[in-house]
Amino acid sequence: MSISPKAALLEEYALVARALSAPARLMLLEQIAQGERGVEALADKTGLTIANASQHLQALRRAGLVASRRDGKSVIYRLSDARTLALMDLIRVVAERNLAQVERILRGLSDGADAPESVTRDELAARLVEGFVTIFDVRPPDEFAMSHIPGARNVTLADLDRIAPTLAPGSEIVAYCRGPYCVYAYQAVTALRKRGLNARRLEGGLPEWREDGRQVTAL
Amino acid sequence: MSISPKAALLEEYALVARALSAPARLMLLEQIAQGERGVEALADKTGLTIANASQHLQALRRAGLVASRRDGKSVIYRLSDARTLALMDLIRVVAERNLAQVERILRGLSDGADAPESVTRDELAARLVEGFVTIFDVRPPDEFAMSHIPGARNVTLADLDRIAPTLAPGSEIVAYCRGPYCVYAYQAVTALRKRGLNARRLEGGLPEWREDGRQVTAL
DNA sequence: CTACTATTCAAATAGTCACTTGAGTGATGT
DNA sequence: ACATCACTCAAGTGACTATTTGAATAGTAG
Repeated sequence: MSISPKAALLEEYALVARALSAPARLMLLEQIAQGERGVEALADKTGLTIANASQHLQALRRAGLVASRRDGKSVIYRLSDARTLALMDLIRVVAERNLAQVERILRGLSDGADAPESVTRDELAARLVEGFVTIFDVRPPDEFAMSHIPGARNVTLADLDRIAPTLAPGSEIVAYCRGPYCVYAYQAVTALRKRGLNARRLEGGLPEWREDGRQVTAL
Repeated sequence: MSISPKAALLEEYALVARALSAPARLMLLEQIAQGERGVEALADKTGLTIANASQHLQALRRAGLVASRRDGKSVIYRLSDARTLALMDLIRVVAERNLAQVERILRGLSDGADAPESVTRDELAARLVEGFVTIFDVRPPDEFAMSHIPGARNVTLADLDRIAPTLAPGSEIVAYCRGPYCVYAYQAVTALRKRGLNARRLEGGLPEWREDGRQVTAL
């Protein structure tokens, strides 16, 4: 080893951080966090070409953030462990805390209105037992089909206009989506609250819920 | 805003990760974690030129990982909050868990021998009260002078040969250094154990100890 | 005001990264 | 064996990053 162990270690740590330093790879991670998937599906979901997605996925694998296995013709990628999710989330927290730009974007998602506190997963689980809560899964139907919180109703943003009038005015609604970098749930909550409904966001998304060891259902 | 809020958010998160994606910046962060410092001191400690260090520091500030204030002629940088430290540490954990190369380097630091479990900060605090433990601060004297664990003795790696024979064979020694990316403490522990002494590493380093709200002393 | 110090900025360099294109590889079905 | 599918590799382009150099700026001391 020609360089010092210290420098070699820092190089490795930097490799992990570098893997997280491109939006394309963050999108891929968000998708993989929904559940393991092949390259083509991930490329579709993220809008990347297949070759490009493949190369990003290999970068993530080199950094130890995802793992892959071959299944017939396909190569299936998954998060290597829950720490990857924790790392994605901590980056989000640091960015939200320290970057004015992030706050501006989040405020924009809430249309200037103050977003209500989000609902913790513990709180939602308790409400679920009581039965006094409506859960909206704001992800695309195919992701909902793969796995969702039991009892959740799949409602995309486009559906909201149609569905909002059918909801009892006082009823409590909790919306969730993909996880660390979820944006849909903000928008859904904003739209629902504009109509006077009592809607809040779930803290985290499906991957975090599952990671807590809570139940999920497939269609 | 011409791009979607989602893309804008991911761009910001990627900015945070990118700030951590260069070894030079990780070194700077490690130094800043010891305590706030000016540009020249940080450049000295990391071996960077002043202009280069200044630019890296600005990248860290743009990412919200450090903050700065002017003090007379100097600009003093500090970690913006404890989450920065948590983020550095989580990256280390992920790398240690998932990258074979990191394990190889750490094994090399222990000279092939299995490193003993590290001592938690709680455990060390308890031992300190009992008084049955010798603490070695393995950092350079100037960093020791700025701040250290009360009762610790400043022993650099070069001092070990001289000091080891003066230690009672059964006595328990705990070594610590800079923090998330500490390497000295591994080397010190290895050297001491080769001489049959009962040495272990402290989990984390001085910044983590201080962050726990425990006492530190200056010279 | 002038000299001096600590830091930042600007411009130029070499190096690395992201994305595309087209060819190559491994597994499956005929 | 052959074709096909899902993915990976290799090479090329344009954009960004790290580092150095020298000039510019903010604050202090005389």
